[in-house]
Amino acid sequence: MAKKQLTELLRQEGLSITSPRLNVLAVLDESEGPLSVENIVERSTIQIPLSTVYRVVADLLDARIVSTFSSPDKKLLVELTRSTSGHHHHLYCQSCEKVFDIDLDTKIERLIENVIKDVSDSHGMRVYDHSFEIYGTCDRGGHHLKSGQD
Amino acid sequence: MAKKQLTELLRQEGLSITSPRLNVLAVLDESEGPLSVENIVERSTIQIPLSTVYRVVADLLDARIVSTFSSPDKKLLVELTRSTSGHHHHLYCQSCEKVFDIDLDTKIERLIENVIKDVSDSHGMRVYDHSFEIYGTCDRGGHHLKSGQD
DNA sequence: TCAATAAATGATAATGATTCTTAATATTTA
DNA sequence: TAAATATTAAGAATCATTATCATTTATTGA
Repeated sequence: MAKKQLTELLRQEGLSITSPRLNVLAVLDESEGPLSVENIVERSTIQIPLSTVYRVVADLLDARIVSTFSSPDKKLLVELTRSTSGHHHHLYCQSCEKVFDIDLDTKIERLIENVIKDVSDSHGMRVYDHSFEIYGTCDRGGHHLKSGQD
Repeated sequence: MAKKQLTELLRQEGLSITSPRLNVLAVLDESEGPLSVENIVERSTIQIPLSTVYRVVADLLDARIVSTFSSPDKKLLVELTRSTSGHHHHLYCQSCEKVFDIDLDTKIERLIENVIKDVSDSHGMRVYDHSFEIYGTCDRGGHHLKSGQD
Protein backbone atom coordinates (compact mmCIF):
# COMPACT_ATOMS: atom_id res chain seq x y z
CA MET A 1 0.00 0.00 0.00
CA ALA A 2 1.31 3.45 -0.92
CA LYS A 3 2.30 5.94 1.73
CA LYS A 4 -0.45 8.22 0.51
CA GLN A 5 -3.04 5.59 1.35
CA LEU A 6 -1.63 5.10 4.82
CA THR A 7 -1.76 8.84 5.31
CA GLU A 8 -5.37 8.80 4.22
CA LEU A 9 -6.15 6.08 6.76
CA LEU A 10 -4.96 8.35 9.53
CA ARG A 11 -6.66 11.44 8.17
CA GLN A 12 -10.00 9.68 7.87
CA GLU A 13 -9.89 8.88 11.56
CA GLY A 14 -8.84 12.40 12.52
CA LEU A 15 -5.38 11.34 13.63
CA SER A 16 -2.52 13.65 12.88
CA ILE A 17 0.08 12.44 10.43
CA THR A 18 3.37 11.67 12.15
CA SER A 19 6.37 9.71 11.15
CA PRO A 20 6.08 7.05 13.91
CA ARG A 21 2.47 6.42 12.95
CA LEU A 22 3.23 6.16 9.25
CA ASN A 23 6.14 3.86 9.89
CA VAL A 24 4.21 1.55 12.18
CA LEU A 25 1.46 1.37 9.59
CA ALA A 26 3.94 0.68 6.81
CA VAL A 27 5.54 -2.15 8.76
CA LEU A 28 2.17 -3.71 9.54
CA ASP A 29 1.10 -3.28 5.94
CA GLU A 30 4.14 -5.13 4.69
CA SER A 31 3.77 -8.03 7.08
CA GLU A 32 1.87 -11.16 6.22
CA GLY A 33 0.72 -11.72 9.76
CA PRO A 34 0.37 -10.09 13.18
CA LEU A 35 3.50 -8.57 14.71
CA SER A 36 4.66 -7.97 18.25
CA VAL A 37 5.71 -4.49 19.27
CA GLU A 38 9.29 -5.65 19.24
CA ASN A 39 8.86 -6.99 15.69
CA ILE A 40 7.55 -3.61 14.63
CA VAL A 41 10.56 -1.80 16.03
CA GLU A 42 12.94 -4.24 14.36
CA ARG A 43 11.32 -3.79 10.99
CA SER A 44 10.85 -0.07 11.02
CA THR A 45 13.15 1.88 8.73
CA ILE A 46 13.35 4.70 11.23
CA GLN A 47 14.17 4.15 14.88
CA ILE A 48 11.13 4.32 17.16
CA PRO A 49 11.24 3.80 20.93
CA LEU A 50 9.14 0.95 22.26
CA SER A 51 7.08 3.31 24.35
CA THR A 52 6.14 5.28 21.28
CA VAL A 53 5.13 2.15 19.42
CA TYR A 54 2.90 1.15 22.32
CA ARG A 55 1.29 4.57 22.29
CA VAL A 56 0.90 4.63 18.52
CA VAL A 57 -0.65 1.18 18.58
CA ALA A 58 -3.08 2.29 21.29
CA ASP A 59 -4.14 5.26 19.19
CA LEU A 60 -4.52 3.14 16.09
CA LEU A 61 -6.53 0.67 18.11
CA ASP A 62 -8.90 3.40 19.31
CA ALA A 63 -9.35 4.40 15.70
CA ARG A 64 -9.89 0.72 14.83
CA ILE A 65 -7.16 0.91 12.22
CA VAL A 66 -5.40 -1.98 13.92
CA SER A 67 -6.59 -4.90 16.00
CA THR A 68 -4.66 -6.39 18.90
CA PHE A 69 -4.63 -9.61 20.84
CA SER A 70 -2.20 -11.61 22.96
CA SER A 71 0.21 -14.36 22.05
CA PRO A 72 0.44 -17.51 24.18
CA ASP A 73 3.37 -15.95 26.00
CA LYS A 74 1.20 -12.93 26.70
CA LYS A 75 2.83 -10.46 24.38
CA LEU A 76 0.84 -7.84 22.50
CA LEU A 77 0.27 -8.69 18.86
CA VAL A 78 -0.92 -6.17 16.30
CA GLU A 79 -2.30 -6.32 12.78
CA LEU A 80 -4.07 -4.02 10.38
CA THR A 81 -7.80 -4.41 10.81
CA ARG A 82 -8.33 -3.76 7.16
CA SER A 83 -5.95 -6.54 6.10
CA THR A 84 -8.40 -9.19 7.14
CA SER A 85 -12.03 -9.44 6.21
CA GLY A 86 -13.22 -8.53 9.67
CA HIS A 87 -13.52 -11.32 12.17
CA HIS A 88 -10.99 -14.12 12.02
CA HIS A 89 -8.90 -16.40 14.20
CA HIS A 90 -5.28 -17.33 14.82
CA LEU A 91 -2.96 -20.24 14.50
CA TYR A 92 0.21 -20.12 16.62
CA CYS A 93 3.35 -22.05 15.88
CA GLN A 94 5.24 -22.93 19.01
CA SER A 95 8.51 -23.78 17.30
CA CYS A 96 8.97 -20.84 14.95
CA GLU A 97 6.80 -18.42 16.93
CA LYS A 98 4.82 -17.24 13.97
CA VAL A 99 1.16 -16.40 14.00
CA PHE A 100 -1.13 -17.05 11.06
CA ASP A 101 -4.53 -15.61 10.35
CA ILE A 102 -7.17 -18.18 9.66
CA ASP A 103 -10.70 -17.79 8.42
CA LEU A 104 -13.38 -20.28 9.23
CA ASP A 105 -16.00 -20.80 6.63
CA THR A 106 -19.28 -19.04 7.08
CA LYS A 107 -21.18 -22.15 8.07
CA ILE A 108 -18.80 -22.90 10.92
CA GLU A 109 -18.64 -19.32 12.04
CA ARG A 110 -22.43 -19.15 12.12
CA LEU A 111 -22.52 -22.32 14.15
CA ILE A 112 -20.11 -20.82 16.63
CA GLU A 113 -22.32 -17.75 16.86
CA ASN A 114 -25.22 -20.01 17.78
CA VAL A 115 -23.22 -21.76 20.45
CA ILE A 116 -22.23 -18.40 21.86
CA LYS A 117 -25.83 -17.28 21.93
CA ASP A 118 -26.86 -20.37 23.86
CA VAL A 119 -24.06 -20.04 26.35
CA SER A 120 -24.48 -16.31 26.89
CA ASP A 121 -28.25 -16.60 27.25
CA SER A 122 -27.89 -19.26 29.87
CA HIS A 123 -25.45 -17.06 31.79
CA GLY A 124 -27.40 -13.83 31.27
CA MET A 125 -24.48 -12.12 29.60
CA ARG A 126 -24.10 -9.71 26.76
CA VAL A 127 -21.27 -10.98 24.57
CA TYR A 128 -18.99 -8.53 22.82
CA ASP A 129 -16.33 -10.82 21.43
CA HIS A 130 -15.01 -14.31 21.16
CA SER A 131 -11.73 -15.90 20.23
CA PHE A 132 -10.75 -19.22 18.83
CA GLU A 133 -7.08 -20.05 18.74
CA ILE A 134 -5.13 -23.07 17.64
CA TYR A 135 -1.69 -23.96 19.02
CA GLY A 136 0.72 -26.22 17.22
CA THR A 137 4.22 -26.75 15.89
CA CYS A 138 5.30 -26.68 12.29
CA ASP A 139 8.33 -28.89 12.95
CA ARG A 140 10.24 -27.26 10.16
CA GLY A 141 13.84 -26.60 11.07
CA GLY A 142 13.88 -26.99 14.82
CA HIS A 143 12.81 -24.71 17.59
CA HIS A 144 12.80 -20.96 18.10
CA LEU A 145 14.19 -20.14 14.72
CA LYS A 146 13.26 -16.54 14.90
CA SER A 147 10.35 -14.43 15.93
CA GLY A 148 8.51 -12.51 13.29
CA GLN A 149 6.10 -13.24 10.56
CA ASP A 150 6.88 -13.40 6.91
CA MET B 1 -13.15 -32.62 49.20
CA ALA B 2 -11.50 -33.84 52.39
CA LYS B 3 -7.91 -32.96 53.19
CA LYS B 4 -7.06 -36.63 53.05
CA GLN B 5 -8.14 -36.77 49.43
CA LEU B 6 -6.09 -33.71 48.55
CA THR B 7 -3.12 -35.36 50.21
CA GLU B 8 -3.73 -38.45 48.17
CA LEU B 9 -3.78 -36.38 44.95
CA LEU B 10 -0.27 -35.18 45.71
CA ARG B 11 0.99 -38.57 46.79
CA GLN B 12 -0.26 -40.23 43.64
CA GLU B 13 1.82 -37.86 41.58
CA GLY B 14 4.87 -38.32 43.74
CA LEU B 15 4.76 -34.79 45.12
CA SER B 16 5.67 -34.32 48.74
CA ILE B 17 2.97 -33.13 51.08
CA THR B 18 3.48 -29.56 52.16
CA SER B 19 1.24 -27.02 53.71
CA PRO B 20 1.37 -24.49 50.81
CA ARG B 21 0.45 -27.23 48.38
CA LEU B 22 -2.43 -28.50 50.48
CA ASN B 23 -3.74 -25.00 51.02
CA VAL B 24 -3.60 -24.05 47.35
CA LEU B 25 -5.42 -27.26 46.51
CA ALA B 26 -8.04 -26.64 49.20
CA VAL B 27 -8.70 -23.12 47.90
CA LEU B 28 -9.04 -24.33 44.34
CA ASP B 29 -11.25 -27.17 45.46
CA GLU B 30 -13.62 -24.79 47.20
CA SER B 31 -13.91 -22.42 44.28
CA GLU B 32 -16.60 -22.69 41.64
CA GLY B 33 -14.37 -21.37 38.89
CA PRO B 34 -10.77 -20.63 37.96
CA LEU B 35 -8.77 -18.36 40.28
CA SER B 36 -5.90 -15.99 39.79
CA VAL B 37 -2.79 -16.40 41.91
CA GLU B 38 -3.84 -13.33 43.85
CA ASN B 39 -7.29 -14.83 44.47
CA ILE B 40 -5.62 -17.93 45.84
CA VAL B 41 -3.51 -15.95 48.27
CA GLU B 42 -6.54 -13.98 49.45
CA ARG B 43 -8.56 -17.10 50.11
CA SER B 44 -5.90 -19.21 51.73
CA THR B 45 -6.31 -19.71 55.47
CA ILE B 46 -2.57 -19.62 55.94
CA GLN B 47 -0.38 -16.89 54.52
CA ILE B 48 1.53 -17.91 51.42
CA PRO B 49 3.83 -15.60 49.45
CA LEU B 50 2.91 -15.01 45.84
CA SER B 51 6.16 -16.51 44.64
CA THR B 52 5.40 -19.72 46.47
CA VAL B 53 1.95 -19.92 44.95
CA TYR B 54 3.46 -19.50 41.50
CA ARG B 55 5.90 -22.29 42.19
CA VAL B 56 3.28 -24.55 43.70
CA VAL B 57 0.99 -23.97 40.74
CA ALA B 58 3.84 -24.79 38.35
CA ASP B 59 4.46 -28.07 40.18
CA LEU B 60 0.77 -28.94 40.22
CA LEU B 61 0.62 -28.12 36.53
CA ASP B 62 3.51 -30.46 35.76
CA ALA B 63 1.66 -33.15 37.64
CA ARG B 64 -1.50 -32.23 35.72
CA ILE B 65 -3.40 -31.75 38.95
CA VAL B 66 -4.28 -28.22 37.87
CA SER B 67 -4.74 -26.56 34.50
CA THR B 68 -3.82 -22.98 33.74
CA PHE B 69 -4.65 -20.36 31.16
CA SER B 70 -4.61 -16.58 30.84
CA SER B 71 -7.31 -14.03 31.50
CA PRO B 72 -7.96 -11.23 29.02
CA ASP B 73 -5.77 -8.97 31.14
CA LYS B 74 -3.03 -11.56 30.91
CA LYS B 75 -3.10 -12.89 34.43
CA LEU B 76 -2.52 -16.53 35.22
CA LEU B 77 -5.71 -18.43 36.05
CA VAL B 78 -5.73 -21.81 37.72
CA GLU B 79 -8.28 -24.53 38.25
CA LEU B 80 -8.31 -28.15 39.35
CA THR B 81 -8.05 -30.34 36.29
CA ARG B 82 -10.22 -32.94 37.95
CA SER B 83 -13.04 -30.46 38.54
CA THR B 84 -13.92 -30.40 34.88
CA SER B 85 -14.48 -33.27 32.55
CA GLY B 86 -11.27 -32.73 30.63
CA HIS B 87 -11.39 -30.27 27.79
CA HIS B 88 -13.58 -27.22 28.15
CA HIS B 89 -13.76 -23.51 27.42
CA HIS B 90 -14.21 -20.22 29.23
CA LEU B 91 -16.61 -17.35 29.47
CA TYR B 92 -15.21 -14.10 30.85
CA CYS B 93 -17.28 -11.37 32.41
CA GLN B 94 -15.77 -7.95 31.87
CA SER B 95 -17.80 -6.18 34.55
CA CYS B 96 -17.47 -8.53 37.49
CA GLU B 97 -14.25 -10.17 36.33
CA LYS B 98 -15.44 -13.68 36.89
CA VAL B 99 -14.59 -16.64 34.72
CA PHE B 100 -16.99 -19.46 34.07
CA ASP B 101 -16.26 -22.90 32.71
CA ILE B 102 -18.37 -23.88 29.75
CA ASP B 103 -18.77 -27.19 28.00
CA LEU B 104 -19.73 -27.42 24.39
CA ASP B 105 -21.78 -30.36 23.38
CA THR B 106 -20.03 -33.26 21.77
CA LYS B 107 -21.32 -32.54 18.30
CA ILE B 108 -19.98 -28.99 18.34
CA GLU B 109 -16.70 -30.03 19.86
CA ARG B 110 -16.25 -32.68 17.19
CA LEU B 111 -17.00 -30.12 14.53
CA ILE B 112 -14.34 -27.86 15.96
CA GLU B 113 -11.89 -30.75 15.90
CA ASN B 114 -12.59 -31.19 12.20
CA VAL B 115 -12.05 -27.52 11.53
CA ILE B 116 -8.77 -27.72 13.39
CA LYS B 117 -7.70 -30.73 11.36
CA ASP B 118 -8.40 -28.91 8.09
CA VAL B 119 -6.56 -25.80 9.18
CA SER B 120 -3.56 -27.61 10.60
CA ASP B 121 -3.25 -29.88 7.57
CA SER B 122 -3.27 -26.93 5.23
CA HIS B 123 -0.51 -25.28 7.27
CA GLY B 124 1.48 -28.46 7.84
CA MET B 125 1.30 -28.16 11.59
CA ARG B 126 0.92 -30.59 14.44
CA VAL B 127 -1.71 -29.19 16.76
CA TYR B 128 -1.43 -29.70 20.50
CA ASP B 129 -4.18 -27.50 21.82
CA HIS B 130 -6.89 -25.03 21.03
CA SER B 131 -8.90 -22.51 22.96
CA PHE B 132 -12.27 -20.99 22.52
CA GLU B 133 -13.17 -18.08 24.74
CA ILE B 134 -16.18 -15.83 25.01
CA TYR B 135 -16.02 -12.28 26.35
CA GLY B 136 -19.06 -10.45 27.69
CA THR B 137 -20.60 -8.49 30.52
CA CYS B 138 -23.19 -9.70 32.96
CA ASP B 139 -24.44 -6.16 33.65
CA ARG B 140 -25.41 -7.08 37.14
CA GLY B 141 -24.52 -4.37 39.62
CA GLY B 142 -22.11 -2.17 37.73
CA HIS B 143 -18.48 -2.59 36.92
CA HIS B 144 -15.52 -4.11 38.67
CA LEU B 145 -17.44 -5.33 41.66
CA LYS B 146 -14.71 -7.60 42.82
CA SER B 147 -12.36 -10.12 41.38
CA GLY B 148 -12.84 -13.71 42.36
CA GLN B 149 -15.14 -16.52 41.52
CA ASP B 150 -17.90 -17.82 43.66
C1' DT C 1 3.98 31.09 4.70
C1' DC C 2 4.50 31.79 9.70
C1' DA C 3 3.69 32.12 14.38
C1' DA C 4 0.49 30.29 18.02
C1' DT C 5 -1.52 26.32 19.89
C1' DA C 6 -2.29 21.72 20.54
C1' DA C 7 -0.73 17.19 20.05
C1' DA C 8 2.82 13.70 19.79
C1' DT C 9 7.35 12.12 20.74
C1' DG C 10 11.67 10.52 23.16
C1' DA C 11 13.97 9.38 27.15
C1' DT C 12 13.46 7.45 31.11
C1' DA C 13 11.18 6.19 35.41
C1' DA C 14 7.48 3.45 37.30
C1' DT C 15 4.52 -0.48 37.55
C1' DG C 16 2.68 -5.07 37.83
C1' DA C 17 2.98 -9.84 36.98
C1' DT C 18 6.01 -13.44 37.14
C1' DT C 19 10.54 -15.72 37.89
C1' DC C 20 14.86 -16.37 40.20
C1' DT C 21 18.14 -16.77 44.15
C1' DT C 22 19.61 -18.43 48.44
C1' DA C 23 19.53 -19.36 53.17
C1' DA C 24 16.42 -21.60 56.25
C1' DT C 25 12.95 -25.20 57.07
C1' DA C 26 10.16 -29.08 56.35
C1' DT C 27 9.60 -33.75 54.33
C1' DT C 28 11.13 -38.11 53.19
C1' DT C 29 13.79 -42.13 53.60
C1' DA C 30 16.86 -45.31 55.67
C1' DT D 1 15.35 -40.38 64.80
C1' DA D 2 19.01 -38.60 61.75
C1' DA D 3 20.83 -37.79 57.37
C1' DA D 4 19.65 -36.71 52.73
C1' DT D 5 16.60 -34.30 49.85
C1' DA D 6 13.11 -31.27 48.50
C1' DT D 7 10.52 -27.11 49.47
C1' DT D 8 9.75 -22.70 51.30
C1' DA D 9 10.05 -17.58 52.40
C1' DA D 10 11.77 -13.26 51.40
C1' DG D 11 13.10 -10.35 48.53
C1' DA D 12 15.74 -9.15 44.39
C1' DA D 13 15.58 -9.45 39.41
C1' DT D 14 13.23 -9.49 34.98
C1' DC D 15 10.11 -8.60 31.31
C1' DA D 16 6.41 -6.37 29.08
C1' DT D 17 3.82 -2.49 29.40
C1' DT D 18 2.41 2.18 31.06
C1' DA D 19 3.17 6.79 32.85
C1' DT D 20 5.70 11.22 33.20
C1' DC D 21 7.36 15.35 31.42
C1' DA D 22 10.34 18.28 28.93
C1' DT D 23 11.10 18.88 24.05
C1' DT D 24 9.78 18.53 19.31
C1' DT D 25 6.49 18.31 15.65
C1' DA D 26 1.99 18.88 13.42
C1' DT D 27 -1.94 21.69 12.65
C1' DT D 28 -4.42 25.85 12.04
C1' DG D 29 -5.73 30.36 11.06
C1' DA D 30 -4.08 34.97 10.03
